[in-house]
Amino acid sequence: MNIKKEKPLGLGLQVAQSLASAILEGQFKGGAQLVEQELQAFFGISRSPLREAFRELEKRGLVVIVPRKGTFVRAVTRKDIEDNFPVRAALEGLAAQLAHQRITPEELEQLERVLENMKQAVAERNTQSFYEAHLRFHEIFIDASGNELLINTLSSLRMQSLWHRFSFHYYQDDLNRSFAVHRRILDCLLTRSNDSFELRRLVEHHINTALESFLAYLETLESKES
Amino acid sequence: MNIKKEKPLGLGLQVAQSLASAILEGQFKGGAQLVEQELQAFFGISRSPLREAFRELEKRGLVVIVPRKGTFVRAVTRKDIEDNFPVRAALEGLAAQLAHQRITPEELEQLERVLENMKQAVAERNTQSFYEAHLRFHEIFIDASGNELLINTLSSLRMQSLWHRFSFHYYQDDLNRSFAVHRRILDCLLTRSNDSFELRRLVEHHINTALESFLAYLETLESKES
DNA sequence: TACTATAAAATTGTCGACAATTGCAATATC
DNA sequence: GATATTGCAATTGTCGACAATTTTATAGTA
Repeated sequence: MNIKKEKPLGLGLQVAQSLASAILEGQFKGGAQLVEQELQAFFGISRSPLREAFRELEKRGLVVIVPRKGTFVRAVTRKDIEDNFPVRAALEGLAAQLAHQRITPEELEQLERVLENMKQAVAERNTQSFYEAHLRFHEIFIDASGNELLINTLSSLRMQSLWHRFSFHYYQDDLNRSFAVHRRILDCLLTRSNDSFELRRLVEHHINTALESFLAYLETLESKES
Repeated sequence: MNIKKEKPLGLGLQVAQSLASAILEGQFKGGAQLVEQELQAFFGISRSPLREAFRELEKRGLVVIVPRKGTFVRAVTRKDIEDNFPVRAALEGLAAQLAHQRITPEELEQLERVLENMKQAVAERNTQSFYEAHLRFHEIFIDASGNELLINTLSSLRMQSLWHRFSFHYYQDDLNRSFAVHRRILDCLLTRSNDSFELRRLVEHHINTALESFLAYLETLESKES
């Protein structure tokens, strides 16, 4: 059998995927209700798979289902952000530490390449591509940790970032600093003789610092809006 | 209105609750399929709420839903356990550190009381009540962290422990040591002048140590079975 | 016997209809 | 005029039937 095996994947999950993209792109206002009838008509499907899609979205933290009330796109509060970063910091720190012992030469090479992309993005002042490379960098060493639970949990936490669409803005001021930090992280990973706890602290501190930058960025936004 | 307000809570969630208990109590073999027709008949409900219950259970990590195949109770592998503890350790460590700054006198008092229960359980050699108090102890300082995401994530990770029904066995040998550790944790929380990182390391190390005890306990089980 | 093709049974996926609940507006009451 | 009540519309919850898929059993062939 050389015929490619198509995976049916169920209507529910397809719709969930579609809705997830829409939400991430900000096509729904925070707190807006997802009315079944409307979406049912829009996607041309029945209620069963649609409700299944809602459950899927809730699992990913993109919506909140209130019994007998409805499904609402999650409105991200400032506290959500303040709560998110420290948890991610702790987990990515752990991931880095675990990766320090298990990472393969191939993965190290991937990191080198991605870091090269980041360098180039800095030179071009291309925040968008820097942001994407930055995401990829973290993804690689998280996967290298080999801890499935950790990988899944972090995937959820990073996905849950409805505010991703903002994220790449606040890097503008310190692309250079961010690049330097990731250079250090990779250096730490390269020398296996190093103290893995130092690497962990480095990653953790990096993310917690990002929170401060991000909050500062939010401040400027809020002051402009008023 | 003095009439107590009953919350309807939907059939799906009720069934989910019921099934969750059944699974945690080990009434299903690991990897067993949850057939819709059977459960439908057993609970006397339709498929819609039952499928909703399945989604809920998947969210809690108790079952795995495979499209076009069915819903299966999650079979816990050794790697699942080895992956779980480090993640919990990192997060509970963080929780303790955060709690160190925010914990209230009332919560500290609660911890004292629970610790007293643990002490009594040690004296009575009552592993069951020791185990319950132990769970409560962790729950209290996790809640005291004030980080909603952290609280929810940890709740899921601790719930996910299908192996809870085993857990209280492996404490038998070192009830005293476990009690002493928790005494130290509480002491750390009591003195706000302390270094919160030490507290964090303490909690983290406590849980990672528990993994080793637990794995050793599993070894004895496996050797007995053969 | 071993293997393949076919048919039947079991199981999940999807659908549309009806029931229950909630939100809201019009109405009544003081 | 403010508040409570009633009724209607919108929305979610539940149901049983049918369709699609997977699994199992059967029969056929080398």
